[in-house]
Amino acid sequence: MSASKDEVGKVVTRFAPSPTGFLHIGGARTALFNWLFARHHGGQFQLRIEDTDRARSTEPAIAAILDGMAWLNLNHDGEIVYQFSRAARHAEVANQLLAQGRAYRCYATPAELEALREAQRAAKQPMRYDGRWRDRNDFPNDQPYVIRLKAPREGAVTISDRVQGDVTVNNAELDDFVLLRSDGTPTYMLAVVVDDHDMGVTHVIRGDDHLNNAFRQLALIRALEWAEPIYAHIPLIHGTDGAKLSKRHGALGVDAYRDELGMLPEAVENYLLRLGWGHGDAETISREQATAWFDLAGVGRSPSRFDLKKLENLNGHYLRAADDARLVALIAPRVAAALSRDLGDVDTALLQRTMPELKKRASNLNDLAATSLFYLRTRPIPMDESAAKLLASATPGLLDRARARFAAQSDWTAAALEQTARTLAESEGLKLGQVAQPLRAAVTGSAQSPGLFEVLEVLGQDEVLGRIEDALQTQGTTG
RNA sequence: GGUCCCUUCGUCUAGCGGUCUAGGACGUCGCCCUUUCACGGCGAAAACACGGGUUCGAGUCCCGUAGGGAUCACCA
Repeated sequence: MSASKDEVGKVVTRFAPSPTGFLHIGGARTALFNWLFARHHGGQFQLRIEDTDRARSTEPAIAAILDGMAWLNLNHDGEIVYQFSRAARHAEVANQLLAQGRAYRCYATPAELEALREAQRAAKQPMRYDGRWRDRNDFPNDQPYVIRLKAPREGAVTISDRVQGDVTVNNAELDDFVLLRSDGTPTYMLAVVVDDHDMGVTHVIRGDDHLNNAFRQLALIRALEWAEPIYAHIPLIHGTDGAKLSKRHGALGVDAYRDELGMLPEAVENYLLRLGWGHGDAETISREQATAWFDLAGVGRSPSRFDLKKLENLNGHYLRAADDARLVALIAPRVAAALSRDLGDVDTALLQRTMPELKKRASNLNDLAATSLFYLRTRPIPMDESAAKLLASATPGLLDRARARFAAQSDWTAAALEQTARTLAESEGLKLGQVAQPLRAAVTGSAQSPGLFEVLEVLGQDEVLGRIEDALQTQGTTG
């Protein structure tokens, strides 16, 4: 133990996903915590792809994980370690243990073991391997076998988990788990321990679904007489209903948060950070602050539920803070799709001028894109029901007189336009709203929009006059 | 079923024996701002799972109950 409890030596953390699907939100948080912890201590954050399950591991899944981490800007140090490529080393370690008598060959067949488990289940006994080959020497040379760890049967192991506290399990609860399969490939338990050791991992921060595994891994580490890492098992994220996050409960890949929900990576990061971790009353936390503040002691011990509303709120916050040009680049493809135009035909210069007003009222990129559409549409723009109603109930002739005044307008700025509208309202004996709403309907096709005069300014005189003209036509035909 | 873990407003959380008539945030509701919608501001309702202890004193420590979760493969 170090002199001070805050004293942490060289730190190496790692994120070790198995590439059997997308990078889900829970995995992203695990990666984030590992990244933050490493950066906080000026250490290393490594990435290991656990692809030993050849049947389930896929290239697209690896790509999705890397893509998700890149999006969240979780850069790793050093080369990516592909676990499968280290199979020979894993086997070497297993055989070393075998030679040392700390592991043994087990010739029990899968069917035999299944029968054993079935019997235990029926007898309501704990289901564990019974050690039937632990002390035998009569090996049938031509039969396949697995190598199992000769785990201690007496005593107990306690893990001083940095999140869960001291957790103790009796060795009697653990069995002699398999290290090397009959085909010579390593099990997860072996591979993790060997790789973490070889990679110099000092802190194992992962989901608490691995807490039980930690006891077995520790038994293996001790058999190997290797240094023990510090463990931190963080609680899992649950769905809104409290059940484990599954595909049916919104367990989307981070790509879905980006593409389908229109989230910004910094919002997702901030949300994930606050899910299960807190620092006083701090809510919106920059990466710099998070790096300075992050500690394992701040991680809670109970599972937390995923709340999309809060994520959206945070996203709105970061949207408002985001650079306009960046937002334009993000929504342009969505706008092009909605308008059935080529990306090159989207007026990004115009789009950029709409951002200051629009980003104040959006909580995701989809909304941002959707609300920008009316600016870009070609005349005549569609009217929704409430807009049509506003036009129909407007003071007769008002729009036409407004058009005339705007046509004569020389200073086309929001402030000057507002003055014009106020003057018009006064001469009509109307409140500003009674003038502004019909105008809004005519110009935006909707009863809701950003500040009318900002809209007029952005649209420009010609377009505004044209749109009012179109509305007058509509009024003429329907009324 | 065995083992392990967890339990503060609907949700995320602050709280690390007295400063808690329990704080913040999201959400909800109300008011203000206002040309609409937002943004912003102000305010309200809203929680220590239950029962025993320990203690002068418990949201904070211990035990039990209930509820929730994790895990028990030649998957990872």
